[in-house]
Amino acid sequence: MRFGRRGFCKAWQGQIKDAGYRLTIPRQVILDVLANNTGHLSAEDIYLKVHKIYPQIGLTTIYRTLDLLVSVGVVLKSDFGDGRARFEIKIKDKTHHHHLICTKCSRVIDYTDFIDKELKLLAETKKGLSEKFDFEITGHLIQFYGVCKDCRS
Amino acid sequence: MRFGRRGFCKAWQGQIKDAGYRLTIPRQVILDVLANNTGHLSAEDIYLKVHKIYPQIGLTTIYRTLDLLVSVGVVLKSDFGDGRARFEIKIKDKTHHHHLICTKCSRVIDYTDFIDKELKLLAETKKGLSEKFDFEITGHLIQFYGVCKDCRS
DNA sequence: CTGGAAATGAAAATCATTTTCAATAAGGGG
DNA sequence: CCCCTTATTGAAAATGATTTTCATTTCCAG
Repeated sequence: MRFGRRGFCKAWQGQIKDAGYRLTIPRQVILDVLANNTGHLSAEDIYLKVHKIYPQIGLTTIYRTLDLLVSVGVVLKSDFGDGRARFEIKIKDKTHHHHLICTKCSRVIDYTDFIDKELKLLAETKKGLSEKFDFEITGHLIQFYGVCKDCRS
Repeated sequence: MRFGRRGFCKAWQGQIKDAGYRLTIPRQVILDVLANNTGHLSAEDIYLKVHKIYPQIGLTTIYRTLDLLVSVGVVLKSDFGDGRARFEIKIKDKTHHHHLICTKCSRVIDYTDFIDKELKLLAETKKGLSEKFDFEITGHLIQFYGVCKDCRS
């Protein structure tokens, strides 16, 4: 088992243990795969990659572990509208970003441009909405959809 | 069959015919149900309501008709993250709005507050993103998630 | 080392949505 | 106003992602 981003892995493993969960082989391998594939992976993508390293893995464990990692805050789960969830590990220091999604090929681009303005507006809106509607706002979603260069040619 | 919002219905029916589709009974009933229930209905919600008026309806027809209405631009389809799509009819003159979603009870509030600022920012961002990434941007999504008053008490 | 709780994996279940296909209905042309 | 072609419908089966069940295995605290 080759661990990339070893420094981060330690921290992530700590988060799992701190939350009272056991640090099992499947969890380590899944974490390793996520750490070394910064794209937006589906559960099946992750299954296939983990399977190469640890063939006895079950798809069920992938789903269960991803849930766990999301609940612990190590992984971000996104829905790009193509009927399957996508997962990406939260890398410390990586700027908060939003997604630009190609509706033809499902390619996803992380963008951080304009993020400051977006976040400022979101903060204001969040405040206004929670006061007006008496909501405890816990999150937001901003995504842009379109057709990428390749899919137009 | 009782048609509310009759004036609108005519226009909507026109959009269906203009697009080259037949104006069938099931389509009229579904349109009627959507016109008289301005909430955010799931396919099953719509099925149950249509069924009361037109019991021979099939769920398949609900799905197919909703697809059609979305493609013609009469209906807006949304995903609030609870595993089922929601549909609302587009009412002329109704201001563009975004959604505030309770993650406990799935209640959805349409809000128009701050919408102008949001839309202004979205327009700028859209321009910037499409230039930078060579994307033809066709849509966006903004949603806020939280816990409503009732679900907190 | 070892016992008991937590985690795993295979298989079956779920659930929204889609597909298939034979039967039915809309509406333009005669 | 009727007929014919073609779009539309509905029942049932299929799909595909995710979840549940349950017997087995693994972790790790004592």
